[in-house]
Amino acid sequence: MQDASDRPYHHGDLRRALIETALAILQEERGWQFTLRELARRAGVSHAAPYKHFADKAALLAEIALIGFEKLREALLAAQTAQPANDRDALLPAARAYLGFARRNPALYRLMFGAEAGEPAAVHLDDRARGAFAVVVEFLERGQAAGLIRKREALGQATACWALLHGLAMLELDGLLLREKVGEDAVEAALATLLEGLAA
Amino acid sequence: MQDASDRPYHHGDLRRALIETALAILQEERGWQFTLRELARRAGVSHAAPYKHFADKAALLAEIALIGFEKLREALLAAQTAQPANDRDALLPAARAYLGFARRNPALYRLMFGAEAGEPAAVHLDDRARGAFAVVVEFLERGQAAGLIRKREALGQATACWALLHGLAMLELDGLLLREKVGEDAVEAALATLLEGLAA
DNA sequence: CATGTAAGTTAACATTGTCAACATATGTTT
DNA sequence: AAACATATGTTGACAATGTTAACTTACATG
Repeated sequence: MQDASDRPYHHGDLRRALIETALAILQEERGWQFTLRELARRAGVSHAAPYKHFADKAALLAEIALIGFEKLREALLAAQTAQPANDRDALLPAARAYLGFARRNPALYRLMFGAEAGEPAAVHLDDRARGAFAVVVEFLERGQAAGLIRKREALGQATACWALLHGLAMLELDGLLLREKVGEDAVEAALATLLEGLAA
Repeated sequence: MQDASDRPYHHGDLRRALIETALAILQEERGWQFTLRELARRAGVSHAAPYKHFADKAALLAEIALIGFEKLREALLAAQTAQPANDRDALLPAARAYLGFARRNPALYRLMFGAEAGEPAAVHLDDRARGAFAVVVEFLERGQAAGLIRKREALGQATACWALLHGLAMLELDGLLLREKVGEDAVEAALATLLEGLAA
C-alpha cells in the first residue's frame, strides 16, 4: 500500500496489477462476489480505471479464468514428469494433481467453469483452455502406445477423464463427499473405477 | 397478464407463482442473470413483494435449485423403470436421462451446481438434492446384487457415476464437445469407459 | 516544443438487492 | 358483528454496482 502522494498518476502496469490483485482476493475469500470497484480499491486506483484495460467485467473475469487454465496445465505437466509412465497407475499422479489444483484454488476453479465470465464457451474454446485438455489427450496417447491403456479413441477417453475429474472436483468443493455419507475414500474409489475402465 | 384493476390486492399464491415464473424464464433464456426485480415484474407484482416469501435472493435461488434436483430425480427414476436391469448396459438409460435433463434445462442445471444460490453445500446437503444421488446408489446396489456390477463400495461407484455424468454435462453445456475436436461420439465413448470400469 | 494518445480521475446514470413504513386483505377472538 | 392481529401487498428510500462521458495528466513522437 503506497501513499496517495508518492504514487504516480500512471500506475505503470495496472492490467497485470488488477489480475494479480483479483487472484489474490480469490485465494483469500472462497466466496467473493467479484466486484470491479472493490478490485480497483484494493489495487489503489479509481473505480473506472479498469475500463482502460478491459472492455467490461466479463472480459476481466474471462482473462482470469484463462490464467487459471494455464496454471492447471502447468500443474498437470509437473505431475506427469514427476513419474515416468511405466506403471499401470501412471495416470494417478496427474489425476491427483488436477484435484489438488481445484482444492487449492476453489474460487478460481469455480470461476473457470462458471457462467460469470461471459459465455463459458468463449472461455473454454480459447487455446489456453484447450491446452490443459491437450495434456490429458497426449498423456493417454502415450499410454496407449506403451500398451498400458486400452486402445480406443483417445479423445473419448480424455473426455471421460476430464469429465470425471471435473465432477469429482465439484463434488468435493461443495463438501459433498462427506466420509460418513460416501465412504472413507470415495475419491480413490472413483479414480479406481475410471482406471479400470481405461486399463488395457 | 391480467389488468391491474381486476387483480386482487393479494396474489393468492405468490410464492409458487414466483418459482414458476423463474423456472419459465430460465427455460427461455439460457444466460439470464437472475434479478429479483425482473422476476417480480413478470409475476405482475411489486419489486419488494418477494421478500414476504423469501429471506433474500439466495434463498429463492436455492429453492429453485432444489426443485431442479427433484426434477432430476424424477427423470432418473422414469428412465430406470423403463427398462428392467437385466442387461449389462442397464445403466445407460439412466445416464442418458441425466444428460438429457441437463441438455433440456441448461440454465437450471447451471444454477443447481453454481455458487449463486448461496453456499452450494447448503443446497447439495439438502435431502432433496441427496435424493437424486440416492437413486444412483440404489441402482448400483441392485446391479451388484444381480451380479451385473463389480462388487465394490457402491458409494464410491456412485460417486464415479455422478462425477462423470456431471462433468460430461458441463462440458456439453459449454459446447466443448465439438465433433471436430473430440470425435464423433465422445459422450458414448466416455460412458463406455465408465461402464467398463463398473461391469462385473 | 507542440501535440496526439494512452492511462488516469471525477461525476453522473440506471439498476439492483434490501429495508422500513405504510396499506389492505384475511382470520380469529370476544 | 366489532375489534384486532397477522399475513401479504405497495411505495419510497438507501447504498452499492457496472458502465459511460467529460476532463486531466503523463509520456512519446514529429
